[in-house]
Formats: sequence, structure tokens, C-alpha cells
Amino acid sequence: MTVRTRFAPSPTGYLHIGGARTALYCWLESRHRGGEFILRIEDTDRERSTDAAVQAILDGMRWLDLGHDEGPYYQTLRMERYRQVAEDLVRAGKAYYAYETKEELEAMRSQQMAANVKPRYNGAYRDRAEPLRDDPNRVIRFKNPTAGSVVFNDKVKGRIEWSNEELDDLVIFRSDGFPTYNFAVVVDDIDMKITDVIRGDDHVNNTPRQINIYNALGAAAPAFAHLPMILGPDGQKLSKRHGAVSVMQYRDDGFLPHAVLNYLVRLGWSHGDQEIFSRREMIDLFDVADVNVSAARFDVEKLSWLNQQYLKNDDPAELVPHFLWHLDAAGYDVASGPAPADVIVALRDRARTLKEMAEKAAVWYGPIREWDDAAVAKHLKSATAVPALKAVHARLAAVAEWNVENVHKAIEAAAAAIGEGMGKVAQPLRVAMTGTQVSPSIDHTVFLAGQSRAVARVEEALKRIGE
RNA sequence: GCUCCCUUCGUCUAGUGGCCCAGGACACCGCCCUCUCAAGGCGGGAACACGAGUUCGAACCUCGUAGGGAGCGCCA
Repeated sequence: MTVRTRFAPSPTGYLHIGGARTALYCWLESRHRGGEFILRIEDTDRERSTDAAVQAILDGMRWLDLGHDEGPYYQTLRMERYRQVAEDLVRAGKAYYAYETKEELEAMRSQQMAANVKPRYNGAYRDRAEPLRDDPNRVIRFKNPTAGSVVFNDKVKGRIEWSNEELDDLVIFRSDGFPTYNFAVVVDDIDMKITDVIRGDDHVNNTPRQINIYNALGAAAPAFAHLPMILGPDGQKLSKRHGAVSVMQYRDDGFLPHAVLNYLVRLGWSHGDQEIFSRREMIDLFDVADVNVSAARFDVEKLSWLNQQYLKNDDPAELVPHFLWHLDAAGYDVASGPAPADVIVALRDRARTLKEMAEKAAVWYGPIREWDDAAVAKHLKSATAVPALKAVHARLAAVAEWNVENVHKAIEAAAAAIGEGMGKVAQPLRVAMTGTQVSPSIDHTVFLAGQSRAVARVEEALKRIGE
């Protein structure tokens, strides 16, 4: 049987980091086992579902490059199917119509809460064989078994047993003609031949009742794997305040999609001491059964470190499109400056994100906007600054082929000419190039400026000193 | 309240009865390298929630306690 997993978000917001990890694990499990990955949009909550959210989820999946083999299916397009299955269940005596008002149910609940018992529907209509009648409160409830227990072997949590006495007759079909979540998922997962349900562990509580529905429908239950949740840095549930932001926010913040994936795959799963995983390795090594049972905190520091690992080790050419996105976002005139790939090489040891890299690249895509007074005072006003700059000016102007090596030689020669070490030339030059005393290695810093701009900036600096 | 789940360095984790007075990674600190800042190299501090039990032997098995989380909807 072909392994089929599915990611089934409800479109009530963007794709957040937790959803992204669930999607990743579903995707990996299907890829690892040579199966298929299905995307399903659970949009039966008409109040909260929006088209914009559907689009946001699709965008997030595309950015992460988690392609699906089927779908997206939309539950709202399957309404007839749910109705039909629910009515079949009533006809088979496995479900029944009930007519309580929401107020009556609410009263029942609060009474039970007050009596310190778990609130459950009392099954008033269960055996009444109430005829079908028009009523604004008419719902269909599932006849949950009253005895025995449901046992399932969760692939991450292990064996879980649930007494049927804890369960009540849940509504499977609402009075407004929409199916409820617990019913629609089961119908969908059966129809879509899902073999492995991988989802957040906030669903373990739903699993026993869903298994009962599978049984009533005469279908075999799939394998279940419930993923622990991702917590914020403070150990609290992820909220908008600290990280439950859209995965697209991570793009905006300068992270590479693969770094995010790598971070996510290691959050709750591991393969020995390995930290870096290529897509291929993830697919080959991942097994949902190896996922950890407990919740993990989200740590941007480690994500940043991983991101820099990719910045440092990936082929710069492959990073260019991502970097261009940030250069554009920063509003630079890219054509006026150095080749982005060269900038990446110069900055990849110094930036953890593409955004940071773009910020540091500003001096090569436009004029120096700000002069650091301390830098000027220390390195431009020093005794050796003027001779150093003059010496390097002549040699830079004379470079025949403008590349990092030749720039380096020119600077070395200038230092030798005035009988000083590299530092005495590099620091004033650095300030002349950037207005600051911090930048990549001096040869790259000068090279990236381009020959005419580099020479002009040395002249500008000399003028600034008053020479 | 009830039911279910969870608990190894600050964080992510390795560990499935002896290889563990617990290993790796991020972060932190120190040293080295050095044209600045990084990156890199080397080194350091830092954890088995607690208590019983089983066993020759327990981070690993059992029970209890404490702490944390989730669910208990005509939301998903």
C-alpha cells in the first residue's frame, strides 16, 4: 500500500512555524517511504476561514519548497459527501438526530463542571428513535460506544488507551449543514486513502473518538503520529508576540528556506550528533517514529547559526536570488554596485542573515551616508594616515586588472612603501571606504567599491583631513 | 474539576541496564589566529525534576510526588 500523508491546515491565518514543522514532517515521511503527500484545506469554519489565509499557506509551502502530490482539496467542496455519510450513519443506527438548543447544552455543561465531573453530552436523544423533523437546532450525533476502550499505538507517543466512558456522543453534523471537524477529517482521510496521520499533539484527545468513527464506517484506522508542540523562547505557547509569526516573516528577516527547514527538522528529531542536513539527507534519514515526545522551545540563536552555515557553505551563485530579494527590499540600486555574488563572498563570515548582509552591503550600493566620528578621529587623523592614503591612492589607481588579489597586492605595496604594517594602511583605508572602522577584509572592501569609486573615496578622505 | 500527555546542561539533543562520575550543537567565558569585525582553531563552566523500588549494577525498568502542557464546543 502506498504511504500517503497529508497536511491539513485550517485557513484562519498564515502558516506559522509549528504548522511548517508539521508540514515538513508529513512531507519527509511521505518522501522517505516513497509515498505521496496530500494538501487539504480544512475550511469548514466559515466564520474564520479566509481566501487570504489559504493563499498565505500556499505561499509559505512554496517558499519552503514543500511540494504536494495531490490537492489542495477543500472541505467546503465536499459538503454533499459529508452529508451523505452522516445520513448513512443515521440509517445504519450508528448516529442519531438530536434537538437540544445551544443554551440547553451550555446549561448541562456548566452543571457538570460545577459538580466536578467532565462535561459530556447526556445522550438524551440517543435511544429515542426521534423522527427526522425540521428544527433549527437539529444536529446529528455519533453513537459512541459506551463500554470498552480505544487503544492505539501512536508512532511518537507510544501506546495510548482511552476508556469509552470518557467520551460522549459528539456532534458530527451541525445544524447549519456543516460537518464538524472530527467527522470531516475521518471522512476525508478515508476517502483520500491517508495511511499516516501526522499532526500536532493537541489532537491526541480527538483520536479515540475518531477511531470510533472509523470503526463505525467500517474503515481501518490509519497510523497516527502526534507531534509535540513548539514553545516560545520563554517556554510558553507560541503567540504572535514571540515567534508564532508567519514563516514568510523568516524570509523577510533574512533566513534561507532550507535553514528554516534544517532548524525545524532538528527541533524534536535528531540523527546522532548531526546538525546539518541536506534535503536528501533529511529524506533518507527521517523517520517519524524517531521524533521526540516532549515539546521544544524555539531558539532564534540556533536558527541564525544554521543560517550562517548555509550562507558560508552554499555556492554563492545559488544564494544570489535570495540575496537580490533583500537588496531590492532595502531599496538599493543593484546595478550601480558590485556583483551580488562577490558581496556574498565578502560578507558571509560576518552576517548571520541575508537581511543583515544587505544592511552591511549599503556602502557599495550608494554613497557613504554617515561618518563614524571615532573612526575618523582614530584612523584618519593619525600621523600615518595621510602618507598611507596617498601611497595607496597611487597604487590603486594604477591597478590594471581590478580583482581582489591585485587590490591586495596594491595595499601591501603601499604599506611596504611607507615602511608600516598592514594595519597602518588598512584602517585609514577602511574608514575612507566605509566611514566606519568595521568592514570585511580590506582587500574585499576596496575591491567591492570598484576601482573608480575606491580611488574617489580615498581622495574624498584626504580632502576630509584637509590635505 | 476530570481525562490524556510530558520532564537529561540556559536552549536543541545523544543515550533503550554495565561503553556515562553522561557525548554533540547553539549560547556564554578564555586563549590562539588577525588589517577591523567576523569566521576558524583550541580550551572552560554547565544537566539525568524529586523520592522509593526492581537489579550485582539504573539517565535508561516499576510505582509515587512535584512541576509543565493539552483536551473536555454545533472551533479546527
